[in-house]
Amino acid sequence: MKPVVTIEPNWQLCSDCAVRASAVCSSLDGIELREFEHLGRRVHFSSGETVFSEEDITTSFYNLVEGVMRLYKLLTDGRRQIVGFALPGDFLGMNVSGRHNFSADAIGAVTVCQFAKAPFGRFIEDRLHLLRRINELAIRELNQARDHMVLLGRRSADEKVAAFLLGWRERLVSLTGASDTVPLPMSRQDIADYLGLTIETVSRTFTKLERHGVIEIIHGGISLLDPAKVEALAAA
Amino acid sequence: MKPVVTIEPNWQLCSDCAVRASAVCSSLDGIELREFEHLGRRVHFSSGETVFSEEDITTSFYNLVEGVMRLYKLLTDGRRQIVGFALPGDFLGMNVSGRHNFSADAIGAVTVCQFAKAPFGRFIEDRLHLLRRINELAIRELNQARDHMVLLGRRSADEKVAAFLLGWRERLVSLTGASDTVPLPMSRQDIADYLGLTIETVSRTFTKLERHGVIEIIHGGISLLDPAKVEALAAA
DNA sequence: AAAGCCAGTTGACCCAGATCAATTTTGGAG
DNA sequence: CTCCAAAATTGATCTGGGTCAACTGGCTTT
Repeated sequence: MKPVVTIEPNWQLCSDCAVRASAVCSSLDGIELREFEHLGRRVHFSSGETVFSEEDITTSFYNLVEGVMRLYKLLTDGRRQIVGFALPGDFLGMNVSGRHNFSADAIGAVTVCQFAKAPFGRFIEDRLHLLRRINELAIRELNQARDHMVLLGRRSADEKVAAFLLGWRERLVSLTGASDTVPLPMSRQDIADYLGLTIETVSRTFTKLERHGVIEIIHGGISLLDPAKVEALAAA
Repeated sequence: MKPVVTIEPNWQLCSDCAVRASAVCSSLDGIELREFEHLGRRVHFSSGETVFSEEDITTSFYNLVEGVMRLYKLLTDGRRQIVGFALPGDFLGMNVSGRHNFSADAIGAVTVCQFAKAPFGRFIEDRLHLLRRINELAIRELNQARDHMVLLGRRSADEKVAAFLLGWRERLVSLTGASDTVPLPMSRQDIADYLGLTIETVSRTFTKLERHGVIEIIHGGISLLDPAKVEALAAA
């Protein structure tokens, strides 16, 4: 997959940014935002392109502005675990070792706001509120990661799939509003690698749920016909 | 398990603290440390006691000073996932919701340095270096959490056990020095709940490794007879 | 030292989900 | 539209690890 990276003229303004309110930048005031604008540059990636890879030296941080990304780790023999899906507003790339600790690629077209590591580090340096915001995002992610450990270690295939649908729907609420129609831009393989299952099991589980009238498999997603039933299956 | 909490007279000094160099407090200078001393109070817990529970309103943060703790989440039907083991120097209790997102109890006798949430929050308020340190710890933990997701979702029982032994040994290096003798203060059930296995599978796997001359099961732990073999089994 | 009690081990059997193997459906490209 | 390739579904079979059950070996208690 060749990286066809388009760099736009940097006329994009933070104040017009779609993720202004939810992203790291929500902690910045008007004056700071001006300065911040010059730090980031908008970069586009097309479907399937890799934004950064595990073990790469970290040269940039990324703020996802548009689209969906899969974050994953690979074992040497090719087994893959997707550790999360990123949505607009998510901040990616923070680490303590100087190297990325997972890979990230675009699911469909993606726009990110890219920050070179050093200037971003300098900008953050004495801005307590921005650091606090980043810390808050890290803690929130840590919490999600722990929830996902429970899913991976202690839930059945049915529970995993049901929990995934609900969790994904929930994450979309703040972006597209609440709805029983859940778009699934990622492939079945992606879902399988996120849930610690095989593609066949994911497919069979969807089909089973549909046969039971709990969901309907639609183009590019699923529709929750009986959300209460799905919640019961997820067995929180 | 009734909480027999002993509160010592607060003559304990941070400067004498065993975890002074590795814990959050490593970011504090001499003057700050004096003030910090008055914020925390040493509390002891005996084996099996719960320090805090998931969903409890967070009133305190904890710095583990001595002993080992298990951090876990429960499903309503009693299934348990241990999301981590805490060792001296680990900082526990940070969250964004105001409630703990996992439970923590003592494995063997434990000493913690307990900080009331509000004063600690005030102390942190304008101390960039302390916040940075906390952020660093959170990011490090997030990284660990992601590694553990790979283990839970994509590794076989043998790989899980081998990776656990190596990972645990590695964590002990900074505390007790490098050694092929790995103490395991936690029960087989704890190990199983950490690895997403049953107690029987953990036991069988240990026995198998011993039969193959890779490890030796000793009282209170295991000994790595062939560390290279264990590493090969872990299949990084 | 006997009794009781857990934690751990071991064995026999089973099943959820993996694997292997075809189809079928979908989405582009020409 | 037709053709092709990738994604998804479905079926048949297998197996790693779970479940159930018995046993063992330390500790504690008396």
